[in-house]
Amino acid sequence: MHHPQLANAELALMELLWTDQPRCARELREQLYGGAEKAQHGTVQRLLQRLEAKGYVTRDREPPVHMFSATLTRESYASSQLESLAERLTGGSLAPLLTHLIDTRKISTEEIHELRTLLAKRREADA
Amino acid sequence: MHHPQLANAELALMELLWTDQPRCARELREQLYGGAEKAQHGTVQRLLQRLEAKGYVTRDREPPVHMFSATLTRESYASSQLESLAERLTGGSLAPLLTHLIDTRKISTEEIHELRTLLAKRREADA
DNA sequence: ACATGATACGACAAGTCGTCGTATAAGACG
DNA sequence: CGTCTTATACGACGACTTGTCGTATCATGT
Repeated sequence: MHHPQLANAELALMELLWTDQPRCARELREQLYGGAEKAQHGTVQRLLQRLEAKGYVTRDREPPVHMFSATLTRESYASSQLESLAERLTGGSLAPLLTHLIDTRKISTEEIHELRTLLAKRREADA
Repeated sequence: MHHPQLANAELALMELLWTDQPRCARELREQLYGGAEKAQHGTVQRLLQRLEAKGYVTRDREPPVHMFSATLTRESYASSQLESLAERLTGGSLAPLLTHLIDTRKISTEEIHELRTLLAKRREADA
């Protein structure tokens, strides 16, 4: 379960899928590049094909117009990115990543509250 | 202060600098590629040059053998990566990144403790 | 003056990304 | 069936990055 980073256009496509699951290529194209541009069909198709190859997307080949879905939720992608960041930079632990942000006050007090609540929930779950 | 991601060899060089600050190219080469390989001088030089161009490294040009230093600590690089991850994926907030990790129990209980302590410190500082 | 070792940097192969264009297939409809 | 339309498949390209090397240039010491 080693998910490489998504490039810009790829991420944009995933974002679309994350907001509305099974979708056909046409719909995606319309949202990604507005209007009735005619060229980008190929582009979207190519991107989807590569996302499929990388395992981020599956397509339902049954209907003549394929329906595409993401294989990960946005949350699990985000978490996996966070994990691999920690892996690369801090031997896998998260605390050092947050420490500096907290010390330099780049995290708002509201965020702090949220995080505290999160951790509290986990404590309950452990109990 | 927008720091793009470091590639493998570049990160490896930064790691070396982070463990021992001003260093000459020769020393870095020896640690990066063991032994007395002769070719890689140019490689290290090139990497350092590019890191300098990107603003991650400064060199002291005074002595004939330049001395290189990182312009960021590992901690601030790590944090900035975390920030930009949040930016890209969760509209800038951290909680969603952690939520999934916590729910799927990918964070050990020890980590949880560490994080809790971290947040507690910040509460004191705020008081 | 010459040898030694450092720096500067052009060049290259490999790889990725976004893009397009064309070829192929498949359905709708006369 | 023949033709249109719309989808999918995919080769190709230009731009860019990365790691690598080789060579040119420069400074120092003997």
